[in-house]
Amino acid sequence: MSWSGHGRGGRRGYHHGNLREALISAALELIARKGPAGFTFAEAARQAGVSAAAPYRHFRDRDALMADVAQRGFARFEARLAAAWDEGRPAPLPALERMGRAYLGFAREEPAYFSAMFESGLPLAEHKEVHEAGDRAFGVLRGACEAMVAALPPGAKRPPALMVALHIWSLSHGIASLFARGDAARRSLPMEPEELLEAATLIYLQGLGIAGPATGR
Amino acid sequence: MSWSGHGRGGRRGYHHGNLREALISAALELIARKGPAGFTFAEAARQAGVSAAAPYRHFRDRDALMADVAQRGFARFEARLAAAWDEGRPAPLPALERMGRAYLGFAREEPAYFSAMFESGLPLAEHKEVHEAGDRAFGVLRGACEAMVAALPPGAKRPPALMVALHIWSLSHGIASLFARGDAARRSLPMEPEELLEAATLIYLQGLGIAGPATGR
DNA sequence: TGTACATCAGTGAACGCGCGTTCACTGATGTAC
DNA sequence: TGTACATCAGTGAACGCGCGTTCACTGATGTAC
Repeated sequence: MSWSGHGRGGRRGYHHGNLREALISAALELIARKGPAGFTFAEAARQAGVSAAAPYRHFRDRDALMADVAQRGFARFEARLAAAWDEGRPAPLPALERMGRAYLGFAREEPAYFSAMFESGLPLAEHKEVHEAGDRAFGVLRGACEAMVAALPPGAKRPPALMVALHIWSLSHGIASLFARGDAARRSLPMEPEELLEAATLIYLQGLGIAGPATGR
Repeated sequence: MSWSGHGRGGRRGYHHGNLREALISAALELIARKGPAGFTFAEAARQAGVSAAAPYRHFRDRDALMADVAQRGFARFEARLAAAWDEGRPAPLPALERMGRAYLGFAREEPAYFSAMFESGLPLAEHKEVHEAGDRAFGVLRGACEAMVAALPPGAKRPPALMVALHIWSLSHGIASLFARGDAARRSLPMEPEELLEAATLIYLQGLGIAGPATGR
């Protein structure tokens, strides 16, 4: 709503000028407030200050909008993970920790995107763009694990990077969706989710022989 | 639907005789087919072969039914985890592996319960019974970790059992909800989810110094 | 064993509501000349 | 620089639909005597 000085919804005449974006914002706001189920096409239109028929100019139906939100969510997620990883600087381990924090941060700060991505019930098979956007985000984590494995000293035994990436993804995702999510379904925890994840990651890497008992901070 | 030889819905006259149960079955079936959002009070009634007003004799509203389903789900989940753990027989490690498999099996075979429990968006703060049922289920895992830690040789250093339980819960939950779930949102994986979980658990326990490199199978 | 009665789990009609979707339309915008 | 026109993003009225919820009611069941 920052592109113009007009009232609610930001109309600037007969043509909205930015309806597609406004509908996405409205969807995010509704999902954040009422969950993925509590967003309707009609209410998104109302919130954008537009008639109920207008959204059909931009999205085939409700699901198409939801898929668009999920896809954008994955793109933002990917960017955030990549920024946190920062090509493994200054060293793979702390960069990986940073990426774990980014995962939890995303779930906490962007609950609407998070649930559109993971809990909207969109059948992935029918939404290739969403599926692929998700794969690209996972690719960042996978790349990080490959770099980490590649950086091991020559003599060390090398665990399969894909497996490591899947393990860390699952762990992060479990903690994010149980304890770090930014909505009412969050469970309480006697510590920060970030600490829980960091401890688990270190123990796991230690089990792989990658991190020594004294590593980390 | 096994308690009587009548047609669809199993009516046996003016009184249904088992409406409460029939509504819960209908809810499960609808959730399994269309996700937690795609179940309505009205359709559950229709499926039970009863008028739209009848459910109000048994549940205050839609959410009350959903909460009941979630609570039952947690109770079944708890029972299944406890049976798998079997008090740690014959030894904590294989029993823990069994429990991990039970977690994934539940997500796969009872997708409706699973999503009612974890993805229905019920605010836990407003549904104490659900929250407590969830805590009891987690209690099984926690008890298992306590037993496992207690069984360590006297000299070994003992990790905090609660932390271990939270780590294993998160890991199992992440794998279950990403890869093992029994509905259309499942992501594909180049291996069995069970293998992924077992490998992760072993590596993790190794990192804790509990399982040796040669342990497991 | 039979009858009267209380209780309770259902009915079905009615209501208001919001959603999704279609339709012919119209106002705004940009562009060719 | 002005005008004619094509294009496009909106309108608003209309439709059918299913949901949630209330209401006075009625049929079935169990039990006291």
